[in-house]
Amino acid sequence: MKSRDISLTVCGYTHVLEIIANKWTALVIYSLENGTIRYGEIKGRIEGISQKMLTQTLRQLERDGLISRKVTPSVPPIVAYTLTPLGETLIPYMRMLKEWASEHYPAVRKAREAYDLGSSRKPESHLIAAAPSEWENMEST
Amino acid sequence: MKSRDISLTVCGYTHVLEIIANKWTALVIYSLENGTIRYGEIKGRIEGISQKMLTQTLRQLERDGLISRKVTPSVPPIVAYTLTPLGETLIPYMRMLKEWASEHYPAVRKAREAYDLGSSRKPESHLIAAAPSEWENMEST
DNA sequence: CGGGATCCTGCATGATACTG
DNA sequence: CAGTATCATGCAGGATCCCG
Repeated sequence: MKSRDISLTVCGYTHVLEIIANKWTALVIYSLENGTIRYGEIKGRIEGISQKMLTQTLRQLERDGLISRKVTPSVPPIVAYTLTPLGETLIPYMRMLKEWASEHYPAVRKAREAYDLGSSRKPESHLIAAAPSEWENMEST
Repeated sequence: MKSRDISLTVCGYTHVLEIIANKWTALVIYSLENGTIRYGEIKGRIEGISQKMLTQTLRQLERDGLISRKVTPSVPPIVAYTLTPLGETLIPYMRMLKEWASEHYPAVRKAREAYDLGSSRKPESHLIAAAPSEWENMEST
């Protein structure tokens, strides 16, 4: 079977990516890992997230049945989020991804550096001294 | 309770997502799963991918050290791609994600339908005074 | 506190044309 | 065949204001 057999269009990966491939989802799930937590608490834990993005991510996760939202209608509203059993099934898989990263990401980073060195040759011999190639913003930690 | 928090900014998931979270990467890796394969063959297998996106994805994967590119300089050029050992380490993890999807994605889909149905009801507000209105008097952070 | 509603911007994706 | 280069665009993501 070699001709066009594979429906590589939607083969499972796509579904998972559909759920966790955006910027904050994994972080939010991770913050819920230890149990119920309030909105503000999540926001405090995830550095750099905006309320819009947090709310949007939470909504999406709630829609996907991965987290549950509990509102206590007091004067300062209390909204707490919890992983559903379905959401908890995701945790081990995310852990595995994390393990892969801690194990192999250094190699990836080295490969990138090596690649970038090898590709820094220009076909034109005129090269202006301005090289604004800010590849990516790196992070510490 | 371990209130160890933040630094959720870059906690491993981010690195993995950085690698495989784009639209075609997983599909391309999957197409290389069985061994060396040529450019046109990949393009033929992945439905809907454009040359630009395929090339871009291949370049990125090559840069990350996940695939290797071998050029045979003949009159019609022959370019073949192969998973590197590093790239192959990714396969089991992607398989697991696929398994999660085949196992739980139906539940996600059902949850979505339920959510979309329930989102058209009106919440009633029973306000109970549970805290002073000193919102500025927070001590949480 | 926990959002909703807007506006804006950059990047990812895509369509098309040209090349060796 | 296997790209490169250019242009167009849609949507994720971010900033800001407002509200119960």
